[in-house]
Amino acid sequence: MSKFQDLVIQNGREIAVRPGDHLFNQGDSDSNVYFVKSGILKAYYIRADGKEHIKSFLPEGSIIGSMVALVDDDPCSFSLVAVEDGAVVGLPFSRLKEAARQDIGLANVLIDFLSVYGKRKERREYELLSLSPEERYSVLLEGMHDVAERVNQADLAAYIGVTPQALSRIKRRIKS
Amino acid sequence: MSKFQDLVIQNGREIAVRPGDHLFNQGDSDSNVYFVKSGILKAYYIRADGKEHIKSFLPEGSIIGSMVALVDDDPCSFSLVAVEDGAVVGLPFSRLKEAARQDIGLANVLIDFLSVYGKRKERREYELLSLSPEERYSVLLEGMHDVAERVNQADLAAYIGVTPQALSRIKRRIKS
DNA sequence: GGCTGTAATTAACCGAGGTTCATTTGTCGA
DNA sequence: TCGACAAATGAACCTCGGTTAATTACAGCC
Repeated sequence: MSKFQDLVIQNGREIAVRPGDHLFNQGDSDSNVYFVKSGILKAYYIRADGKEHIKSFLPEGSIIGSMVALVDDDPCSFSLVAVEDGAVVGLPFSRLKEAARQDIGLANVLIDFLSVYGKRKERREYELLSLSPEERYSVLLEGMHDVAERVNQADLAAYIGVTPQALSRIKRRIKS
Repeated sequence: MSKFQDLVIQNGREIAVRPGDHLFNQGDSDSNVYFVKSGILKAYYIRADGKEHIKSFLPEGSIIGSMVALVDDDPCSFSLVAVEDGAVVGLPFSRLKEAARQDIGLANVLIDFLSVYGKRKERREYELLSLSPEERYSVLLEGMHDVAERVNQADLAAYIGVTPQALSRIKRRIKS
């Protein structure tokens, strides 16, 4: 458990969520960071044509927030919704950042958080750029096997970047 | 010009580069951050099958480093090479991070750097996940028109995530 | 058990990008 | 100006994912 997570848990506000409950929607102003105590969240974009693409699944233990909203108070670039019953803890990031200007300990906690975030995005970028949908599915199974079993096919497909039909074909190909 | 850039420029070591010169290779241990004074760098992966995929182009004014190397001293996950004559300034990140533990001003400079990095990766993730190759090409033309003109088609294609032939077809489609 | 609605799979067809190879264009130095 | 090499484009064929629609599997409920 990182210091940043401790900090969020101890100072944040706990929220119970049910499947379909949104923490925020694309376009909202919400500069909270959220820690997932239980359940799974998904972060997703809605494109102009209505298609949904999933940025990431956030199982228990994850930390999430819209970076552009956290950093610049811009509207959130994606939506955050629960896919299972669970509990999350929310904490306003702006206050954190303010406090960090004075508090060296807090500042270093923030640095750790941002570093981990950057690493996660770097890996995701690699997967999207260098792996085929089929390979991305395999990576997902290896790295987040539990998530893969708790999330429906449509969402898995939207995470990998294909349609549910294509995912179905991929699974058949892999089996044989 | 951000404080972080100033800091790198003033404390770093300047390096002249020619096209093809590598700052580091995939797998190297190199925890330097680099500021691009002039020229263009490209950051790229080599996949198992030998294919090259380009993470990002770094024109003058950019800051770059392998996040996993900076944060954990892991081997770099990509290679960094110059595509034009130019000059870059390198600075060991680990020393920065050490110093930031004591220096609140430095810590906040780091926070700004990591925030900007996170935002950049978030946008790139969106582009890769939600845009077609053709749309990604359009976005590239709008956002980095100068880069598009200074880089060859093969590299542009590798950035968009298609073959040079496919990029050629895309250009033809767009023109008509 | 039978009904109903949703999730998951399957099928058939289409189109975009990959692959391979050929051709054209462009650049640079002799 | 010419020749040589690399870059860019073009053509032919193939594969895989998208699209649309139908079918199957499954869970909750009467």
